[in-house]
Amino acid sequence: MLYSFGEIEGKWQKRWYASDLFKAKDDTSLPKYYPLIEFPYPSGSGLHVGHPRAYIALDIIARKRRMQGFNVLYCIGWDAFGLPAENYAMKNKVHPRVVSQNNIKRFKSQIQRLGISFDWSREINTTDEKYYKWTQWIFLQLFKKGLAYKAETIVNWCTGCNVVLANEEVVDGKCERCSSEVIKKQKNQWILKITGYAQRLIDDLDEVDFPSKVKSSQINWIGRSEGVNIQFKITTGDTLEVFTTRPDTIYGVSCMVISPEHRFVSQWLDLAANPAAMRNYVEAAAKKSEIERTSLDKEKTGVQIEGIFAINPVNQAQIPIFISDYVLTSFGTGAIMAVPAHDPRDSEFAKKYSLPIIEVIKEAGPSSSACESEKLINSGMLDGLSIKEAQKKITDWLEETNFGYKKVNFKLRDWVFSRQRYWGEPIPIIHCEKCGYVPLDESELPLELPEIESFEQMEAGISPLENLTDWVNVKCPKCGAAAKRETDTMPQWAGSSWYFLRYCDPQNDQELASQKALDYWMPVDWYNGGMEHTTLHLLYSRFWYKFLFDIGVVQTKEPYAKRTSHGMILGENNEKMSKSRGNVVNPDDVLDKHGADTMRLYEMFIGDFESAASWNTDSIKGCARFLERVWGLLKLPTSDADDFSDGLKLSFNKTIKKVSGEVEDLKFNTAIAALMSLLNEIYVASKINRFELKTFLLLLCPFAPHISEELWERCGLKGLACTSSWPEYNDADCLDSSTEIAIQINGRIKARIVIRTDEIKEEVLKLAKSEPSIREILGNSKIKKEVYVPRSLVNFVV
RNA sequence: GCGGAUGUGGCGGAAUGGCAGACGCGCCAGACUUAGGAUCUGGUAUUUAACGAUGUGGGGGUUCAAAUCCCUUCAUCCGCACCA
Repeated sequence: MLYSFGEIEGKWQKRWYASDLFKAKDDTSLPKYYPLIEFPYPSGSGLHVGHPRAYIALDIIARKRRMQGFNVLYCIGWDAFGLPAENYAMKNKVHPRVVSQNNIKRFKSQIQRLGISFDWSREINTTDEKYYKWTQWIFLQLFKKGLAYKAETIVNWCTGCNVVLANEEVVDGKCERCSSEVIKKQKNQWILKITGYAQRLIDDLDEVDFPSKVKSSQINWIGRSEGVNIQFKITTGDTLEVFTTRPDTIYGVSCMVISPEHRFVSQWLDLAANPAAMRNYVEAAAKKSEIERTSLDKEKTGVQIEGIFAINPVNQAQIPIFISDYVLTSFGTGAIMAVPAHDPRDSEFAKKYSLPIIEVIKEAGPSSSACESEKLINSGMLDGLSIKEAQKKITDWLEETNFGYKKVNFKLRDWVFSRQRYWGEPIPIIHCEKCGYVPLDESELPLELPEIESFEQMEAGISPLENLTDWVNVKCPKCGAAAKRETDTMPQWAGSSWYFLRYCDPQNDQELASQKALDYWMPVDWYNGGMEHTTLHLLYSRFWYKFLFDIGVVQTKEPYAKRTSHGMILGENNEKMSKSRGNVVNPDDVLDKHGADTMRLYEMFIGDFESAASWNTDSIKGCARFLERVWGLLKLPTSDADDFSDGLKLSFNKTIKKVSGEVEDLKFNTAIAALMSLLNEIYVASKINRFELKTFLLLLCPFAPHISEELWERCGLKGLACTSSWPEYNDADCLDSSTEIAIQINGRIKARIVIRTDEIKEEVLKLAKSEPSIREILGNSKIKKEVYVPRSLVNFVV
């Protein structure tokens, strides 16, 4: 008897989605649980077998929580703005809305075939104006608080997408999405002041349960460094400020280096002896790409600003000044004091330009361990001090003499937020010559994305919206004069920065969600998503959430109490699945051939949830066979009972305990293994009572809900499996009355005996010694030590 | 360079100081079969005729006891990277 999964799965899915079974209730008196998966971008290629890994995992949690009596909010939506749909639209002359609607339809049917228990009544879509009304509203609040500003800065420019990119979107000097080369460009852009939250984004990580890798990546990305800003007087009368974490090395300074974009470069052109050389160098640096400029193996280049010098405040030494692109404009003050003796980069530079190398720290001998033994030398007032002491003394001195002050710097840059594209949320700002940037009145939200003929940029880097003169030309809301709308749109990360708040109250047209709903549901209890979002979506959404906390919209500091990450599913050849590699597995094929329950089990059984795993078509069979054998339970002789039989009581208790615990630790693979073992034992017993059958189906239900529900019904059990209570176990019943232990001599196993589980130590040792083979080996050698690990082993040391 | 991992049978992987290889795939043998890419039963780390010995990347250490803890080394992967 083969079970026909096709019919069964279709039948239950229809019933589930037609009912309120998985709908979250607005009853705030119930204990709540909010699991969250990253909502997908509905791409044209349909669902990938990687998507369901996360959906199934949290579906298991969601289903188990419902069985445990929680009010569960488990939702999905569509992150549907973005470039792929727009590019497809340009090529095929279809509106991106139509493109993404079709993709969503396909994604939805594929996901529903998996029997995931999403609350579809709360489905959201970032491109829906009722949704992006609130994305725009949040932007306006940021603007009003001065956290959204427009500024002419040097930005990352993707030469492929013709669009600016946030720092987080540049990977190895290339565009995160299309891998085209990224260059630096001076541009006027909307920017969000995420740097204002840098310290809190680090500090509040202490409050959340995230993988240490995620925490350290974010901390590393934010890149806090503590140091001192030091002011050097310049022979021109200017003051050059540098940032350093090593003020103690100030006597070792042999030159100053400023970045090619430093404001003093142009200021000093007329004063320097070599303006032509300076100009050449700066122009050459500007032409370099991001990769060229940051490449580490490249030789350092630079040019001296002749005739202008800096004065070292501690010893009045006259120091030459250089321009070099190894100094970054965007970090610190864009200028450094170079200490070649104690910084490898400065050392490389000094060697090339034959600058003095002044050692100011006596290197510790090879025998001494820490820098504790290192002492300052050649350093005037700092001589003989340790590095720590010297840092304190020089910092105090600099502050007293007004030559410097303590400073904390971050690597994190502000978030460049505008994109020169059509398919995104319009930025609700009007530019008036007289009044500057004027926000749209909130009553006019949503500012709808207008219909448009062509999605092509008329000119590289200019939004297609620029062509819609009727839409662009408006009256200034403040003074009534002629003004223009902002034509750039928001980046894809905007809509995804707050979507989990909307699930709490998705139909609300008065607020982004009601206070009551937010207070009840937030924070998200368990958020699972990809590592690739660690310094993008995960960081951005924490920033927005903190801002919403500050303006009183939400009541907790952090949006996600717990974060986990699933590993990627690779192709059979161990490589990332991609069309070009020809190793893509289509979930539809798997579903057609094996059904949803088998696919669900297989994706959870494939290996450690947090590690990458390669797809293996042969291994799916194991899960399919398991379900066939589950189906075969119908054939076993069944007796009425309201408790476990003596023969299976132990196994059932142990399995309930194991499955209950392991699911919480993301150990789905071993939880399923435990269910397989239990089934094997049931077959060895070759009978099952109704209570056992019921318990087995309840344990299986979150993993393979369709077959569990079908068998539940066929066995005449009451109600539905998925609305019944999660089974309980008794700790005392997880121990057998007798157990086999190993007997070791000097750590090597020599025999095994069966003892009563509650046997006292002395008796066990006596039994072990009297075991014939042990008695023989021991002979009359003297036992030095006897170790007994309860219910496990005995070790005699002779 | 900095940070984070990982390394166990033919394969995916179990075991967080206490009997290495659970569970599954594959493979081998048998049963049932006209048939088997179905199902069932048994077996399956290496070495040895056997008793036994060896075995968790390599080396060292702690311990009665180490895949697990410490030191060292090699290899692979991931993130960040001229951040002063």
